[in-house]
Amino acid sequence: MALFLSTHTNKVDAKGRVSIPAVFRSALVQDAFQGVVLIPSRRVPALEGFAMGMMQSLSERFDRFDLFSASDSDLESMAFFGDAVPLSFDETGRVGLTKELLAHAGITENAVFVGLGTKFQIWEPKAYAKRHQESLKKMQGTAT
Amino acid sequence: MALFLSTHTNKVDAKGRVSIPAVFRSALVQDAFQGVVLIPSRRVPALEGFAMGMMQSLSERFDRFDLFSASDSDLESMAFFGDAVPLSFDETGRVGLTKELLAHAGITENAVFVGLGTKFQIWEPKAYAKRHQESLKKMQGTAT
DNA sequence: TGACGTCCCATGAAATCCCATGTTATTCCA
DNA sequence: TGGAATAACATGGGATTTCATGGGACGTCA
Repeated sequence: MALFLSTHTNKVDAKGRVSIPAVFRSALVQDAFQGVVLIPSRRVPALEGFAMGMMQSLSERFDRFDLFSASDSDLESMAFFGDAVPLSFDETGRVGLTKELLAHAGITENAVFVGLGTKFQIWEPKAYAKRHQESLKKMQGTAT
Repeated sequence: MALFLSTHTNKVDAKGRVSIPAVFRSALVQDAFQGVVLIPSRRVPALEGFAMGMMQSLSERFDRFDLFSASDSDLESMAFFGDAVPLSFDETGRVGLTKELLAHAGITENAVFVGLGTKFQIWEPKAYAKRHQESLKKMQGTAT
């Protein structure tokens, strides 16, 4: 599977539309669904992007615990599947971010796409800059 | 199979009618039956929605169990299939919830549809908010 | 006949599609 | 290797369609 690498900044227009970087797009489209799944991160004010195929394999794992057992699988899948938003690309490769997604990440005019290997994140530029500084500090002294 | 993802809130009118979110609708209509199967959840005050095709595969799963175990599966399946309510869409994609269904979930004016992968749930808004909080708590520290 | 459920039509808001354009990256040829 | 031609990409705005929702008409069952 193709990886999400490097960082891109794109504009968010008045309608909430934003271009998914072309290199990410080609990594996202593995199956029938021409789009991306975005989930508000529970740890940071950012969005996380996955391919639909990733969601399906997760779903299969959940289904192996059957639907009738007294497990908490419902509780777990609610935060994951319930908060996930599937967004299809338009002809030019854009998606329309919902108000909830925009609000969660504090995004207004610009959005930073950060590749993280098998997934990627979307940040508000200032929040990302701050976060990036912190992570550089942590890495000080480490070999590249 | 298409997954049920994300969360939608729709109104329930005086007649008990409610629009099934269009994205769920398209995931529901795989076979001949133009509708959805709703079942009162036995563990929470909510309704669970399945595609008719899913009911069939569940039924097969029950049958296989019966061959090997003299368990309570008859009782379980009776409670499950016996309480299931198949509802067809009208021309605009709505279904009419029965009084029993409304009462079980405590739904009056609004209904929250929550995607859980292969199924979805319908909640009364306040009850959902509470449940959602629990779910987030449970997932604390998990990735994403 | 009265309550209830189903069918049909109307409407406003919101999401999606479609076309146009500037800018950047890439190719191709001399 | 320069430099022009071409393609890919991001972006803007308008037009169109979809979707959710409300209300009325009709039929039916008790």
